[in-house]
Amino acid sequence: MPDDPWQPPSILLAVDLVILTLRSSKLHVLLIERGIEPYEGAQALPGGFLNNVGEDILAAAHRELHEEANLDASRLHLEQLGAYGTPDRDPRGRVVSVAYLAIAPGLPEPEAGTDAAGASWKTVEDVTSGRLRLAFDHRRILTDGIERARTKLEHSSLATAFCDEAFTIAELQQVYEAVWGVELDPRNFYRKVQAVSGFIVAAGPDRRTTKGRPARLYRAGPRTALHPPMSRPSATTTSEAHL
Amino acid sequence: MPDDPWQPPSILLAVDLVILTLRSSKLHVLLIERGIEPYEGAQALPGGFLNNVGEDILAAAHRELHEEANLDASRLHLEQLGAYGTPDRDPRGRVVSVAYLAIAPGLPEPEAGTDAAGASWKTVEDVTSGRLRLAFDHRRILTDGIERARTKLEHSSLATAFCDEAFTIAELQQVYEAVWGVELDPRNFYRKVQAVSGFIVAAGPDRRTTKGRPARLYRAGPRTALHPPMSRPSATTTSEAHL
DNA sequence: CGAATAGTGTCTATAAGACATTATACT
DNA sequence: AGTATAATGTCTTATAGACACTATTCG
Repeated sequence: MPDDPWQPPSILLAVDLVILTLRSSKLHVLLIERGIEPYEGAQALPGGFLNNVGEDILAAAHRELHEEANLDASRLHLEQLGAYGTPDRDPRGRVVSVAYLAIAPGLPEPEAGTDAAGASWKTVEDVTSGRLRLAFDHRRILTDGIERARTKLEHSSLATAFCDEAFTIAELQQVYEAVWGVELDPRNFYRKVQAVSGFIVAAGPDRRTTKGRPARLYRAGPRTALHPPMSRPSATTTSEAHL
Repeated sequence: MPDDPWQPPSILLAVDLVILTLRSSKLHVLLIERGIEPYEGAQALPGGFLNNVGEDILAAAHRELHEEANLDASRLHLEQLGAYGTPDRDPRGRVVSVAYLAIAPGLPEPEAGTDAAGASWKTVEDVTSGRLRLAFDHRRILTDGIERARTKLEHSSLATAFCDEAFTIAELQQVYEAVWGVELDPRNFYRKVQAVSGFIVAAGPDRRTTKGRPARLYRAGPRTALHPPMSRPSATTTSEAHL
């Protein structure tokens, strides 16, 4: 622990946010267009420096979430991804950034913040495919955030954070399919979800109108850790060829 | 991202290390006795401030690992746990600490470093039971580290990092039992481990001498992610009573 | 009715856990 | 021999995935 008497040169501390949401069944991330150097004009994750020396990091993340995306804490998941502090990651000097993962249900178009030229939802696929380049090490941070979201979907009730308060099982399935990037069997999914006690609970005798038979509505249940976990098909199911 | 023109007051950056090892089939953590204020005389995780403004965080973790525990990078697992930055966590001022989890095979007694009054292996149980109190928020960091190690044992080949280069299946089982805090059936464990391709590979026709029948020796295989995962018995196996 | 979506049932391969049995060393 | 530990086999139950079927709305 911190014992050395000498004081190191100042290191700047910032937060970066990976804000994921679902729009028309596709996974999107909130990106801002940088209005100032460095990387002016490039796409980047929302974030910023700590307000003052006494501000809590998580509080700063919440503040940025509000400032840059106008999102409140209700019906929202916020979790630390980790610290990113490679010495050369920011040309302005030594900046260590603590990244947070935020999950939200479908949201409207965002408005650009103060020193941002624009703010918009981009499909995650745009970034991972390389069509869209991000400033700093934000591509790496985003990748880590997506991977975290994927594994959390297996072991926690995080998926419900993508949905509105009341949702159908089919909607919940779309969350899993979008984040995992796979197709699931609706019937097995139905069975599986209901087998996990406390994951979802029926929301009154309500139903919803569309084309076919009305679907039952559910809400997020009290359980946050899923037992048994939702198993991800790709490379997570059975053992591989023995070599 | 960092855009604001003003420079915040200096925040100190440190690293803390959760160094876990196995000694006589019990999980131990390396603790130092603090030689200076604050928390003088109390037990704490090893760690320290970054050397200079240009030092990489992971490099600092490696440096501390060498300085405080005389451990090299070979046969060692090092992984970031996260950033701990509550404003009041250090009475000296604003200190943000990036914690790392280090896993090592059985090691001899450590020697005290420069500004430490002592260094020793303590059983994890001593801390979790409350018999031993840690400085700062180190109890929380340790708890997070243990939990991380537990889940990583399920999904990765981390357990082999607790063993020497060559090990028997029984030894590997002891790792799981110690970290998870459960008892496992040797026969089922044997089957399970061998079913995961690439987890362990036979290490020559070697054998080892003790009392009974000699055991085959294995080394860590090329596979780092385990498919299927090693299932943890407690509360992770089957579904629960349906409310 | 027919189309469309929701929900239930059944079968099979595979994995997990309990536990018996055989194998190979030592004294 | 006897003891101790290693390795293998068998059986039962539960879970995962494929897929057929019934149910309920609308036009």
